[in-house]
Amino acid sequence: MTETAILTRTLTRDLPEKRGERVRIEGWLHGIRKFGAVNFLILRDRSGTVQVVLEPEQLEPLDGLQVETVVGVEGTVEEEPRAGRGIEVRNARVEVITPVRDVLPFEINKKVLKPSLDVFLNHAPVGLRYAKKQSIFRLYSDLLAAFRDYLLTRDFTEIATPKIAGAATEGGANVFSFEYFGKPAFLTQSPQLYKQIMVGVFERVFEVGPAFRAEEHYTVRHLNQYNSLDVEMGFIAGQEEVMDLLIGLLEYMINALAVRHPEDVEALGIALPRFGDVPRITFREAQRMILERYGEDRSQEPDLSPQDERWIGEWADQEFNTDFIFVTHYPTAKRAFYSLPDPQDPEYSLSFDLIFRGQELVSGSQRIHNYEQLMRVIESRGMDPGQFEGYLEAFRFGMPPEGGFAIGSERLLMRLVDADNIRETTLFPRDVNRLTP
RNA sequence: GGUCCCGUGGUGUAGUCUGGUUUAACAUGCCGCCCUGUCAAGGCGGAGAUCGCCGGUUCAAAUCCGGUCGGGACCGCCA
Repeated sequence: MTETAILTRTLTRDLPEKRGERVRIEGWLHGIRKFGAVNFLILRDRSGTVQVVLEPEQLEPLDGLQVETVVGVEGTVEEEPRAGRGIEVRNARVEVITPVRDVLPFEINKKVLKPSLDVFLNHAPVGLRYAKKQSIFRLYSDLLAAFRDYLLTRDFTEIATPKIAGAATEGGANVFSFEYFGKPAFLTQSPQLYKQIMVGVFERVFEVGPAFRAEEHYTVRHLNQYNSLDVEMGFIAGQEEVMDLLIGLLEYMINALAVRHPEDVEALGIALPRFGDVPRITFREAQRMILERYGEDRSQEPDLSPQDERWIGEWADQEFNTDFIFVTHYPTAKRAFYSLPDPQDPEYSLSFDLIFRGQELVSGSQRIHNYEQLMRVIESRGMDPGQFEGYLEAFRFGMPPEGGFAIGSERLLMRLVDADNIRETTLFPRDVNRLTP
């Protein structure tokens, strides 16, 4: 055995370049197969796994220990066609760094993950170590990084706005309230008002941050805390410009996955979405299409139902060969107060939703930027202007025509990996019944 | 908030409709033994579940009924 003085750690992914060399690897005991005279240990680190061949006496440090024990291994990298990756580590010596004596609540080193979603989430701290779960959340990191890249290179400024507020921002009752030094306070349901204020400072801003909704929704696509990808931009010619930016942004984000972690895209069997020329239809046109194609009369409905969205998605898929479709011009009364009514037809607003594979993914609009118009709308909706002082001040002192949108990041990931439930693409989901872990 | 489904060893399921040879089965995991090339290893053996909980019907309940707690799906609402 040739022994070097001190070996620094090598990641398993770099081992093929170290053939014939003595190396030290560190990671988790992913699995072990004992044959008596020859034994195989699978070591996992952040970059992957590798097989280590152990003599019987080298198993002793692992007596009584379970998988997920943290180990250090010193050995020689050898070419070996019989090993999965063509190499393995031999003449190895094992050192236990952190012993594990408890048995895992479920197996995380098999091809398929067996536990139900509920059981998985109860044990997410170890369940997330499962390879495909790692893949999902590595890709999530790529989405966020690409979101930032794209916007920063287009002169947007990243902002971080407060999540504690003294007023229930957008007028809804669906906010979490709590006591803040003896005063009532709320968790913000979106950064909407702050990002608009910041258009008055930087013209173009974006934020990645949590949004809180106190809705008791029991669905596969809602969370009570989700990570919102917010964008807001000033000096726009119209909402079309905002929609163009959104499509360019999403294309960039999704392409980034295949560039940064193609192996994860492959492991998850992700079908990268088709963009094509993303169709744009108005809310009323969508309802007419549903009547003609699916025979359901929705003309009296002020909003789209989940079934409507599935139909619209199917129509876009079959008629336009795309996974995306914009629905624009929603009834003004159904949108938030800051949405700009269409000057040609104020019953409808310059607003849009982007439907991705039959599910609402993004909501946006051109905003009211005129102070007097904003005041009239707030008063006509019975809202108290006193609750919006800071917001209104920004408009009182000059705001350009502006618009923006918010992407539900967990939903984007959910549809990308074709998960049945948004909780599968959220690390530690918060829903009506789940507050831990 | 409304409607509908489901709770069986650590995990995933079968058994429930049609109550009784069920000592509650199978797979995986765990423990022990065997095996020099596994890679979802294999073979043999073992431990592990009073069938979510409470009550009722019955000679007899995992199985039927009621309640309760937990989970899931759809709708409403949204991202």
